[in-house]
Amino acid sequence: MTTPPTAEIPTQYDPAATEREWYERWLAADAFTANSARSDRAGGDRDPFTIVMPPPNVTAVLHVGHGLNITVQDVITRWRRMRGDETLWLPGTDHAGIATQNIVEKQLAREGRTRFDLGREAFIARTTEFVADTGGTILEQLRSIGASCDWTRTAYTLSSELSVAVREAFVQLHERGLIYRGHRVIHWCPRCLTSLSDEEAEHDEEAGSLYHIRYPVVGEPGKWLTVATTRPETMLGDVAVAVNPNDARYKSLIGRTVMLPIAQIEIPIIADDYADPEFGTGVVKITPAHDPNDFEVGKRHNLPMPVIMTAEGNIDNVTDAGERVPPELRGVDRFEARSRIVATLKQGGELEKIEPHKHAVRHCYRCGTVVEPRLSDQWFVRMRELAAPALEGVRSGRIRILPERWEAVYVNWLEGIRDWNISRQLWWGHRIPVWYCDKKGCVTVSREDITACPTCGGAVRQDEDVLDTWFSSWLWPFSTLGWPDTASADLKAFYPTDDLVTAPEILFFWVARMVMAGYAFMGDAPFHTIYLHGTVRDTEHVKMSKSLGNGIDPLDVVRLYGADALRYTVISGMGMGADLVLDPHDLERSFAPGRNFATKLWNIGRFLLTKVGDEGVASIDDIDDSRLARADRWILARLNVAIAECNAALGPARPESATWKAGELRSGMRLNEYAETARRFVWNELADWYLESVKSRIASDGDDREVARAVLVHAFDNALRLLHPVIPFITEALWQRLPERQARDSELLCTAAWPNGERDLAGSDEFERVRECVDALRAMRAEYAVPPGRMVHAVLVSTPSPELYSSEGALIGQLARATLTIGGRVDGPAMHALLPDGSDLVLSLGGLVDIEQERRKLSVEMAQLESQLSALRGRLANESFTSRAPAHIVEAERTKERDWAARVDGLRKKIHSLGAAH
RNA sequence: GGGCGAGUAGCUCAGCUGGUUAGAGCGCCUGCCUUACACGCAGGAUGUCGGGGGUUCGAAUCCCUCCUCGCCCACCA
Repeated sequence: MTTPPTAEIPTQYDPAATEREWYERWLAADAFTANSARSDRAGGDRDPFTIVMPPPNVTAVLHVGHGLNITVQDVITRWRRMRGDETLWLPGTDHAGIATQNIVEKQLAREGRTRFDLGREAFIARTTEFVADTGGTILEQLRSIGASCDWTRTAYTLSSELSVAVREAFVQLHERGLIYRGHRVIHWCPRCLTSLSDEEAEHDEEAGSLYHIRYPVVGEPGKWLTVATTRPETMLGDVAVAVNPNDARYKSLIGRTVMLPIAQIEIPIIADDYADPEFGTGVVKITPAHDPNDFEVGKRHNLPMPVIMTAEGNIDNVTDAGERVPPELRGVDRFEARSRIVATLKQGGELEKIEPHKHAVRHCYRCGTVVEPRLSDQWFVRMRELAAPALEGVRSGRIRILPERWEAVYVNWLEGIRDWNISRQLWWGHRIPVWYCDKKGCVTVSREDITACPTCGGAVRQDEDVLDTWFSSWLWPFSTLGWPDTASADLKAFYPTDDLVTAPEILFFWVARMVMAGYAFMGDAPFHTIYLHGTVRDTEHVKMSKSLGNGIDPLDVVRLYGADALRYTVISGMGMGADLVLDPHDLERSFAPGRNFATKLWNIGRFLLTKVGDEGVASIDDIDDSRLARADRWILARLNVAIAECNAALGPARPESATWKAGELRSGMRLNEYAETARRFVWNELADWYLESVKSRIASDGDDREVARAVLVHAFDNALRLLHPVIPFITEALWQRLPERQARDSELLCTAAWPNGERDLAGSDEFERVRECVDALRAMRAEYAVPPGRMVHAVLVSTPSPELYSSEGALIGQLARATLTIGGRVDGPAMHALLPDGSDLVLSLGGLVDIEQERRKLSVEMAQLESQLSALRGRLANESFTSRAPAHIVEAERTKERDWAARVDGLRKKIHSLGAAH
């Protein structure tokens, strides 16, 4: 690769062209492709570093939430790659069973058809085609924000490879007795026509009603039991009413019967602890097929379980219901049925009252429909045994969760874990590998498809259902690496992976289950850091989403300001675990931090490269300390500080030993601090001070110019390395233009080495004197509104370091537009400033100074300082402070006292001299 | 009902285990098109760190309490 002449650096940074060019060159160089042979777990000499990407839904299009998630992963990945790890960031997509099926069903609906019109095979073919056409666009989009994924390993949860893994997992769990067929009440979505897991049925607080309904006691005219229910439409499925056995009000009625209104069926009054005397009337109707609690009661009491609602949510006599549902209600939608039943009861005088009642109603997480508890047969995974090692993994520090507070949530969920319903009545997904033989009712669980019953040879049919999407994604950290082939090179080289970066919303759906699967199938945790980042919200703090129309399209941001601007903005704006607030109506303002910095960086590079020129540059190591200017020592020292702070903010990437120890458990992953540190170094130190101070040296001829060039290039080279993980494109483009030098260790910045600290340099803080002096002069100029073009004259009346100021006088003068004289005195109106090192700076201002104003100002300053000083002295006089506070704190306070006292003294003298001059 | 988090400058937030005079970005004010950058430069203003109490030599930071938001979990019909 050649270094283009610096003369060609465009004045305006063109993100589109630059980003396209460099992304392609990275790909061409295979910079993102991991090599399993180089992992030290596979005999290589590099630490492996692995992140598996949370697979976006295959039908998804990029939104700003992905932008955040992907950028975080990319920053870490690029950082580790530069650190020299064998780095694998594995991308992929999720087939997203319900979500994808819903989309295709909607397409069909527009054509006036349903999936049943097509039939299973044709529907799957159509969905496969749809996914092949439009699916995976999101992965393309990720490239435009710079994602450095290993695209050669792109995975898909419904690929043939992962299908093998899914079947293996199912069969293994079945063999271990952890998968079973259960007959019970589960969550059912009447719109998606499938069962859901507990996690997929989300609670939502709603203002509902509590209906008090009278059930007449049989044989006791005029006597009734009042039942309180929120769901009167299910009453046609009632098989009993229950009272608490200790409830004195109803004790005598236990064993009697009541007449179920509308259905006109006699049902028993039973005693069960489930009935809470405190709630409602203390009488609860028992509807075993339509409520999980009632189901348990029904089992305990051997009650019938009539199903009175269809899959679609219409009231009807479905199973064992006889004629319970009267003709006029058959086929009526459940909510319509509710109002009709309530009306009928009202008419019949059986409705005692309706109370407002706030309660949590479960909704389908995919379509929002109110979920219906429904009795059915489903496959379940027994979770308790799987949860134990996952709990231990976090408790022992094998896995850490950041931010820490989520650990309690994780632990709480696993401790109370319930069995996982994994069967879905869908067509899009991994079909359950279970075959039934009609002849003898044999059930066969098999890794291979079978055509005849292995037990009796009879004809078999496969279970109609598919597996929960999450049943394939919980295997993701190892299924993507070749499992169940335990000899797979990738599996050996890269498992366990390192970081899992995602949003807290899927902690239970996915993260905790991956941990369980990791232990269950691989015998080890799948990663050792779980990093849960915040959510992107609008200015009203509403989560951004396409459906709400408050989203930001990351590609718009990329088009407008470039990927680097997008990346820097989201990283710098996001504290650990904190939400990111952006204004979808003001992209200009929202992304100003990134855009401004990107432009600034480009301009720094443009200026620096133009001034430095194309000739080769000496290595900093070849320059003797004695040749370095104060500014050189300072910027090199600041670079050291920046490197150290970036390292502290980012790392450590992995625990020192097998588990995280107390000291390292919560360190690192503070990406915003990393970004801010790097920015501060580049903008506020390198550009604002070093670049300004080096201008004259670089314009000169001779030896010092070479020193300045070497330091400049070295500092900027390292700055670009520090910034590359968050701003990959601009840094790469500029780095490629740096002049030839020894330190160029790689063809590409993205694979170049992360900076190391520098040698320690003596006197690196002397340049601070220069900065303080310049600051003081600038402040005085501004205060007296000295026109920018006008030179001023300043005198250092007294200073402890005359050599320093005399050798840096020209530089100070240049930066502050002043001529500086060391020693001597100023006659006439003047302004004083006391520098932190005790130097007394006097600015001669001719007629510009208002003596009275100056004296007032100094007096106020002195009064403030004196009151602070007296407070400080009070503290120092306090024996509890001097004896209890740590020695270094006390010492610091003493130094401060001396310092302030001297300043007060200096101010007093100045005020006095002003008076004298007057 | 249980648990968790947040409340710091006009806005969005940093502030790690208590220790100089509480910070950044954006916005605002003043002055500058100083030949890298007006997406910039120089200077500046703005905070009883949600209220109250406590511990401490010292609290934005630890404890208690109250107020206001937000999130998660939950089989009281």
